[in-house]
Amino acid sequence: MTRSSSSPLRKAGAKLGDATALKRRATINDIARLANVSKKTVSRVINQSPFVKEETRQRIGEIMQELGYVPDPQARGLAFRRSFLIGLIYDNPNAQMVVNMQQGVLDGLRGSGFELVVHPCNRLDKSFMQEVGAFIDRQKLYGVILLPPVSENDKLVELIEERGCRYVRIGSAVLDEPENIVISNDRLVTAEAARHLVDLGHTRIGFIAGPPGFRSRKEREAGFIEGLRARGVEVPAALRVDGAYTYESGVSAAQQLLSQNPRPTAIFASNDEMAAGVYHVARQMGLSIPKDLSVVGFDDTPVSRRLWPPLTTVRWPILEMGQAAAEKLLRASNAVAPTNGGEARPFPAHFVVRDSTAPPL
Amino acid sequence: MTRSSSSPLRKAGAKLGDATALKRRATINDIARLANVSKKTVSRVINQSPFVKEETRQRIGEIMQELGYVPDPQARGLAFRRSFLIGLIYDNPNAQMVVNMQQGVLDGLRGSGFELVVHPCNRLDKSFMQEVGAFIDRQKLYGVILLPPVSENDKLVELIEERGCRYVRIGSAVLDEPENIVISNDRLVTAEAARHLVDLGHTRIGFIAGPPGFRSRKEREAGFIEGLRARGVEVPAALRVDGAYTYESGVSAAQQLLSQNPRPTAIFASNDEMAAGVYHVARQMGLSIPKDLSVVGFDDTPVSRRLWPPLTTVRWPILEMGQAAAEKLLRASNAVAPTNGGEARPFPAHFVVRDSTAPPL
DNA sequence: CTGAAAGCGCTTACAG
DNA sequence: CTGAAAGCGCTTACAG
Repeated sequence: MTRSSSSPLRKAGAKLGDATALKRRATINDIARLANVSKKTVSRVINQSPFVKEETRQRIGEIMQELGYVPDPQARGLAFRRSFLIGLIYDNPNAQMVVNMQQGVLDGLRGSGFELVVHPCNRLDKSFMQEVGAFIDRQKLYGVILLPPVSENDKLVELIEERGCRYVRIGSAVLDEPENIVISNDRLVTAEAARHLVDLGHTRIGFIAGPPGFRSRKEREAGFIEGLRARGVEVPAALRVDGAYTYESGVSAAQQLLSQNPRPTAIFASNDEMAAGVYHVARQMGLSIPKDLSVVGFDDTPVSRRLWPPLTTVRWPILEMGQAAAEKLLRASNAVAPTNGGEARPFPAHFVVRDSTAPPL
Repeated sequence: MTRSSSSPLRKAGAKLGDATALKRRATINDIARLANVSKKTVSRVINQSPFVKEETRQRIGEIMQELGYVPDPQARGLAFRRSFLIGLIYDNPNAQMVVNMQQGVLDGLRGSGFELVVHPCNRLDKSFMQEVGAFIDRQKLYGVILLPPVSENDKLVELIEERGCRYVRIGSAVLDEPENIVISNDRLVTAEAARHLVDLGHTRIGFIAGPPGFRSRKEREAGFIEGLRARGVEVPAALRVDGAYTYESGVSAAQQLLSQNPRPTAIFASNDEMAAGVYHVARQMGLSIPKDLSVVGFDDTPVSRRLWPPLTTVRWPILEMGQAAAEKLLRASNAVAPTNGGEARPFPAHFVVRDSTAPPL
């Protein structure tokens, strides 16, 4: 509790040499005074303006360093009419995926001076759009990162753009300009998973889709069908069931699939949570995985290794995608060196074979 | 993209009746002008000062409503020298617990105008304290919420207080003033779990502790020992193993415990992740749960129901605790009605019996 | 109960 | 390449 009164501080500030003894945080005025320049010039250094003599920049930089000066984001924000906050907007049924993504985004933001404000929302709520808009306005967000399925909502994106807010969408397919999207190759890798099952000898294969409205549902379904077709296998309508990317929905989908006669000998679930539901039902029915039933998931969330036997699944490079999204957002801000900004090369997901798949009996 | 030039806006603003047609966000000046008062009076209304005539307050309130006026948090923050941001500071090995807590905190913050900035950190890093301090200073945080084990670091809390930053600690024991802590009754409920095992007939019981340095480790260990003693059972040192609250640490602890002869017939793991590790080892050794081995976890994270058989565990009221922490933080801010602010009544954790416990063979 | 002045720490628009 | 003035949208300290 070393809160001194302000007058001694003023005095300390007045004696230039003592400025490092300031008890309060240094401001742009302190730096300007010590460097014998106007605050505007200091401002130019802060904002990396090219119109500052190199020597002046040097001198100012050193003084900043010495005082540990960091510009006040709040004051900058007020003057810029834009904050230094990034919003993470999501409505995702899979908690693990949200944390991982969040972690990746934070990695990408580290050291940039931007902070991450988390904003879960309910995309089915009738005031959803308005609520997100109010959030952006109120905080004058610098930018937002949209997780699927919210990232697939074109109307929402329109509303974000109208507000002059930058954004990056994370998704399973190219649904925007390269600088605004980070994608994975769901389709390709799901096809690989499908071929894996056929190559093991499966032909009666169940498919649990993601919920309608998710682009990833579409991509994974298309990839899966493609992969099977490449091996001459079809999935009859009876073996295609909708899920909701939740454990519970995996349970009921599996019940539907496994009650059929003849039973499928393998099931592909469009994410790990639903695959966990399949495990549950298999156990209840006394089916052994992978002897009686092969199971493949998608995401490689931690649960995939907690299950027994460990789940064959697809590893989404979630951390990397989150990080890339953050970097894309910052690219325009000078906060980060502009590397390969404009690309939208998909991040490769990898098929991970573990112990839940084997030849059918 | 309806960005008009500024002069027409000015004109619209000048004609009082047209003010609702403002294309930019309304400011305190707009409200003051329309209400025929000074901005200071509007400010008093915003800050709920009692020194405003009721009629004046009414009139100003209506105008605010009509224009959809929301004070700019950035400008308020600059003037207040304190932002309207809450930091969530954590270094927790359990992702699921972090998300849940985050969700609870956001529930508690909803509608308050405060936003949540997430800040994972590494408590073992040598610049950890300094880094957190810089974060608080830079963002002039209104307050922070500390998750275990970071919440148990008294030196960190001291540093936070020095900065005039409010805080709430979430923990397993009373380690601060009631207004600064939200706790659960780990000790009591762990004792209950212990008695449950003895009552089933177990006497050779393994215990996997949390990592040294976590207060919850201590509480759960003490509770467990107490519970067993209440039934006249002791845990020999050989059956007490340290874990790290991670799946991997659960695996190695279980290997250590289950390789002993005679084997324990039951294992209590101090969290679900480690219990999942126990399941893994049991499977590998061909032990059936609960026939050959009873297992109890702690946390009731989603994985506890994904495991087979579903895990007997302790449900931590994480959402509720997160929400309570947020409300405690806001209480001093007038943003929320002051209910039972000063208490530190522990949030009751509940023992949940599922299918991983049974009498020993 | 209300207001005029100054200030929070920065940037923009303009001038040189 | 540099600076003086005005302003971002709010609050504090003071006065009445």
